Amino acid sequence: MKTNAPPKIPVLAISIGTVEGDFTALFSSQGLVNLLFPGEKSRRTQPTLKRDDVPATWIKKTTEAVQKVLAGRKTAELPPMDLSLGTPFQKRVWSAMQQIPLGEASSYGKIATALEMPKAARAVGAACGANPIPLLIPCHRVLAANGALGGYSGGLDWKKRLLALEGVQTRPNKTAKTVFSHP
DNA sequence: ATCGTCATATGAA
DNA sequence: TTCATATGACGAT
Repeated sequence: MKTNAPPKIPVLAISIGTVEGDFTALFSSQGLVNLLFPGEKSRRTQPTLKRDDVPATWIKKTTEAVQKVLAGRKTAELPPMDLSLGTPFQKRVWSAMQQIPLGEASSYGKIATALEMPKAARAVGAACGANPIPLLIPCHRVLAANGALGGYSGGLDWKKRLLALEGVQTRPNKTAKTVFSHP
């Protein structure tokens, strides 16, 4: 066979209201599949699940987690996340990102090194861009090696704002190095 | 300091 | 296989 068909999976779309606008959470029967910024639209999913197919606790945990991140506070408990659409490598990167503490920033190269693939910084960046659950999987805490913002699927404005919320200072100039907020 | 170029891993077409 | 990436290191200017 040449290619696999587009892996459209059945989901339920839930709107999550926040002070920053309405996010959209997509749940499969296995957990949270995708989190979309206000105004973003999903693809690769099929809205065929019913409300009864998704436990209310998942929605509650997701809502609380999103709102805590937007408030710059630690997330208490995350909902189950369905990352089955990711490749093994992507799952490892996403897992590593979840270990970055609030208030700190890592880099694509550091994560690559943590995965024992010191040359795979660029691949890590690509995996970050494929992160289906921003905020809860804190890809915004990953900067370039020189402290530059790098990129962000939801837009650099979001990345900058999220980091500021967590007390991570970034310089407007590209020549700057990463600065941490901690004393 | 800024720019161009190359090396390198992964994934989609 | 070819092309595109949310990189990083190096050398020339």
